[in-house]
Amino acid sequence: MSEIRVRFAPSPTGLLHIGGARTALFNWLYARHFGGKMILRIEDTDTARNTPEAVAIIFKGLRWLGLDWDEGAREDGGADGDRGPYFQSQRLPIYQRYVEQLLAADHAYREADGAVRFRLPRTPGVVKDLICGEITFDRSHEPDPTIFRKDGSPVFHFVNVVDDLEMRITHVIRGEDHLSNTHKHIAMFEALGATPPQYAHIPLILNPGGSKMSKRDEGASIGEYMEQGYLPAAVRNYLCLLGWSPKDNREKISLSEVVEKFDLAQIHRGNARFDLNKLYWLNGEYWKELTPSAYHAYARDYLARRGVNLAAVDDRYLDGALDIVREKIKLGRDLPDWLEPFLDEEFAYDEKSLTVTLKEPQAAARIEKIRAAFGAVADGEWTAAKLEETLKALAVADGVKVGGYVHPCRAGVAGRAVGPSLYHMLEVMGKERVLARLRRTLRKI
RNA sequence: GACCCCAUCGUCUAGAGGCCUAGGACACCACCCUCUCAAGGUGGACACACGGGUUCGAAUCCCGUUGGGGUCGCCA
Repeated sequence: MSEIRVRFAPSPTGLLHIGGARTALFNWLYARHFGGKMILRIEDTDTARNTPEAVAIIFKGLRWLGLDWDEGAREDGGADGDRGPYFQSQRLPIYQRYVEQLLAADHAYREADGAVRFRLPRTPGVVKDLICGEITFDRSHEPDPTIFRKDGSPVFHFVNVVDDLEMRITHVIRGEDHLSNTHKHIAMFEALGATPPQYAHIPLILNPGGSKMSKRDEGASIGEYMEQGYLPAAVRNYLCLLGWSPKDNREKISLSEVVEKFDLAQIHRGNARFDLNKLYWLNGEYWKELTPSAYHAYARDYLARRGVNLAAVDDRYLDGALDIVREKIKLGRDLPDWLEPFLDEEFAYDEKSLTVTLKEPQAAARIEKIRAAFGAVADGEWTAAKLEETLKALAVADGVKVGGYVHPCRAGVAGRAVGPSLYHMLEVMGKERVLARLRRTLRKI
């Protein structure tokens, strides 16, 4: 058997659609599993919405997901491989050559206005699909598809076939929305005297409402996940689970393992509905597993992208803050808010601190005691354990639960009712900063 | 409307005739842990769309109904 060649052929629409991303992923997995070639072709024939920015978004999304390709379009507009060009906008002469071939063989005919139609055979159209099985279409009443418009531009169905033929694609793995048209594609291959590729139609990703995901739907764009601070490994893992399963009750599975186990035969037949909850959870699983240095690097990069100025922040202080905040959140999106109390000495007080905790009659007295007790802690002993001991001793002396001291302390030092472990937060902030903040709060009350 | 595909908990799925009084995960609920919020732990509720067959036996096979999705463009 000859080499397996699969392709991902997106059109630049301004976003990398989640369904497209999964199609890319499944093609990639198939190629990697069988040692075949992955080809990227940009279907940029719709000049209206085809812009350099829109093309760049596709490259960016694929790179982010870690999907590489062996042949095809390059970011710089060039190409790797010798079956190009890989941008359809550069292939018009090829399409013209092929349409002439069809015309000459009477497999196509020209309308009065100049448009060209493919003469669809009236015999039953048989599609042998690797996922859906053998399907027969009755096309005795199907209209002949237009393959060239009257303005001289070629139509999708035709260019798709010509490109797959020219690029020697052996397996076409695409969304099920193309299934009903596949018999036409096969007929075109045959009219061109070529053997059609093997087709595999994967189920669609539906929005939570149950219809085809559109670009308007929340979560439809890979770009959203980048912005929200999802981890590419988690998104990739989630996408694998939509329509495919390792069959052993595991949810978290490494890419290399998926490559090893992947096959088209086990792809689920029904459409999958998109569920953000599971992705969110999965992201948390990957979030926990980041190595400290990978996490620090990721967080810095994310914060920078979100416009958080870290220039004045001490590196070790930031790392410490990042470390204790990490276990509280699941993705980058929550980083700026959780970090804010660490970074801003002029931090604001939240609703609960303002109206409840700091309003309680004993608040000032307790914070004063905390300040005094903390002030007495030796610099070398400023650890979470020591601070916990100190605060608890205060509570015991007062005959109150430790919460009676924890809450005002948290409000006094961070202005928030909710935050990371108080003792660890105090340790990271350091004695000097904590005392200064407590003094500031005292002045506020 | 015609044609095509699909049908297991709310969601993603395991299940290829007996192992299923249907398993896992997310979400949900309760309890535990606890300085808040999470995380974690324990437990719980929740599904084979319906009707006919076939078979000793059906979630699994067949037919029908219903439901959902897709395609029928000189969009891609």
